[in-house]
Amino acid sequence: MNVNEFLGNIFEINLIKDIEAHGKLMECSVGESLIKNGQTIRHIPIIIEGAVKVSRVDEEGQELLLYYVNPMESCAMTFNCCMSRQQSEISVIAETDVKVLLIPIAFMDEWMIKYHTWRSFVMRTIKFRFDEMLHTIDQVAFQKLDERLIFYLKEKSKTTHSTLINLSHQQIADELATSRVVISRLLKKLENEQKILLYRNQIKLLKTFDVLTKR
DNA sequence: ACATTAAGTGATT
DNA sequence: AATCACTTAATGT
Repeated sequence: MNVNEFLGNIFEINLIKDIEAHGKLMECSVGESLIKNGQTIRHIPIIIEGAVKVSRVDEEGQELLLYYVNPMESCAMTFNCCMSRQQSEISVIAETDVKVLLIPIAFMDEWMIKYHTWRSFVMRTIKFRFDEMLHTIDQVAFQKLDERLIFYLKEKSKTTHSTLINLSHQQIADELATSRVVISRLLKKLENEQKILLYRNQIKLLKTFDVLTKR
């Protein structure tokens, strides 16, 4: 895939030239860590292909999934970090094989003023995440774990382009920061409602699953 | 055949 | 919704 024509849809021509001159294209395979917790951020990542998982991790290694970053998006948290030149508060892991465009943060200030397409790109990704985070905060606050799980499975199938999800109950529990038993129970309930099929390390989403949603 | 790991379940808080 | 304790099922060696 041609990176330039990809960027051409959202950025102005001079900005693309600047990106060509200073950006670096990097490829990562599944499971690789792009940003570790506490690491100082030197680049803004823009996803070209694949998807990346952003999560919070506490001292005990307990993780909470924040969001996924899909192609043509960037990571709102890194904008935060680099504006204040802080360390990363999050960890980023390749969810699939990914192609990422890395922009050194030194250009942030300059480009924000110089290119309105850059400015609106940054604003758009921050707004998008902010709205999404509000949504998950709502879910957490009102303890709707079942809804969170359904939402999670949908996101999963969207990013993997498959209705067959290769995850153990334990892995899901870890991402949603709950216990395996709870996930097993909720999944069982969904299976009884004919929304999904359960296998070992696999979950099949049925057509009836699409219907469930309040988003 | 046996050990290991994933998933299911009742009871309790 | 979480935890415990235990069972059952699937998978690897």
